[in-house]
Amino acid sequence: MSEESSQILRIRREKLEALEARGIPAFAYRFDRSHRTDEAIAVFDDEEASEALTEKGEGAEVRVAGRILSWRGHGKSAFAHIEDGGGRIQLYFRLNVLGEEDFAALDLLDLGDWIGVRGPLFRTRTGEITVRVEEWTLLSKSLRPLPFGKEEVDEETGERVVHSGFSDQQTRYRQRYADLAVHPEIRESFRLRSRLITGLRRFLDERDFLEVETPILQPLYGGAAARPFVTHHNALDTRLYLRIADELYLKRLIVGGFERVYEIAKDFRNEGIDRSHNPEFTMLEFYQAFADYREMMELVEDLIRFVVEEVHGEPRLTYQGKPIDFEPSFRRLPFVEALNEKLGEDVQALSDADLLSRAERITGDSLEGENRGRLLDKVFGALVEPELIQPTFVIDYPVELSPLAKPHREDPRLTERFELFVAGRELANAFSELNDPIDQRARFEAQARLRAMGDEESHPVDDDYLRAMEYGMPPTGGVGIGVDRLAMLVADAASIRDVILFPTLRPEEG
RNA sequence: GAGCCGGUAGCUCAGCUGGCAGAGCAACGGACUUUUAAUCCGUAGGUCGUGGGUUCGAGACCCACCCGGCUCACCA
Repeated sequence: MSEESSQILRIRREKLEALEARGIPAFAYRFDRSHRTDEAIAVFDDEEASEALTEKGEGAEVRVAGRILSWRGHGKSAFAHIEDGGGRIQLYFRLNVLGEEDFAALDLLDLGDWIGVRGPLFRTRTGEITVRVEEWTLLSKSLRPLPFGKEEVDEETGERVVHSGFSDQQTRYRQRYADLAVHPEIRESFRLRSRLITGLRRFLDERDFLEVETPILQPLYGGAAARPFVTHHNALDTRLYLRIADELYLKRLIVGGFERVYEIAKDFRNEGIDRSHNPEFTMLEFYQAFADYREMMELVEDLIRFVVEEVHGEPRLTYQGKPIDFEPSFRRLPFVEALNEKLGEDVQALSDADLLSRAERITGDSLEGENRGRLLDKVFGALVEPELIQPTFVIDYPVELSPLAKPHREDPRLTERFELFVAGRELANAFSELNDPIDQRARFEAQARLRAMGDEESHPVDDDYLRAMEYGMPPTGGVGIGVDRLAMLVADAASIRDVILFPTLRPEEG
């Protein structure tokens, strides 16, 4: 059915015309509100408690405004609920209070309209605090019906039950405005996310980290293994990449003399989309001069504990039915030891061919042509990661996997690196940052060879970054934390799309 | 990329072995001055994802395609 012929849309337009014909503006400029709905309810509760109500049981006169959620007409009276940023409140309209003309014009209102009302508060026979409307003003006419479900409160559990709600996930993501408008709990999820990010900033600010902004448009991308988005600057006539990580610019700032820096910002990776990956996502990275990865591990423990407690009031939460405890210290699990234990032999002693055949057997994939590091990582991902439900630092990764990490001071085959896993998912990645420009160049060149062999995710050589290293970077610990994944934990969201307001979707037709 | 499931009214869904496209909510008209999933009476509303095919007849069966969800793979 075309939009033009939809009777549902046509009827609302006709009501708009009818309002205009009566001289009622459909789109107001402002409303002089005296209370949010929750404030109005608190005012009445106080008055009732201090016996300050009139003999008719009325409290203060309030002016409240909100979107009409429900309407129950009774001939010469009507009940409605409106909702604002503070919650909901019931309105009561009466013919003999409003007069014929004003009462009749209520017929031109719809669910979804924004109205403001003035009148005293009272408590209905059923006990609900309500505004006895003496005057109402249309603030904005809704010309398209919102997909409200019908709600009831379960007598036994006291829980809100929604009937025939808005549940098509694709439409909810596409029309997030409608999803938010009809689902208070979705608004609450995003409030949690905001509190989480505020908490991250507070923790770092209190420890003298400086918040900085580095380029999103970069002539060369790096700092992670991923395919980038490519764009073009017209005036410079040059290719630019959207960053895949903040890392290399933040470490340039450590070279410049800032001892502690952090950035919370979007990164972009031109890869698949699934429950834990969105092409643009929010990353926190922070770097601290004179620290190694061990010190950063302790800082990450404190940080995670702090923000979980900020959001939930305690350092524990339940994620998808699984209780998770963020009280330090988190378990430390060496990468190679974990693999050796699972496989019952020393993976580093295996020949390339043996490693390949074991990896293919374990993962069930054809892995011909993958390098040693990737093979180890695949096996680790298949055997160990899914079991890491409670917060666990996986430490000391093979050097092939970590081109930007310092070699392990006790075993040159490893690097001083950790990843934090929670609920079987990678949440953070960190290392003692490689500050030896000669070693760094050799690592880049090794990556370039992988690239020449067709590995599109290997790290490109960044000569400017090497120049910065040559000037001298102090020993530095660096951490990256996937903010969306942390938000998934605190909001108990199964999909990253549930913590991103406007997730990336295929464009709509037409 | 593979497998499974799905796309029918504004929303949520039903539609059997192929036989006049349905329900609830929302909407519209009417009754109702303390209701709250308000209630009661009545009305209207459809490119059944798209395109082919089979058939006297397709929402249903067959083929292709589009879109989505889930699982797996990919994403160190």
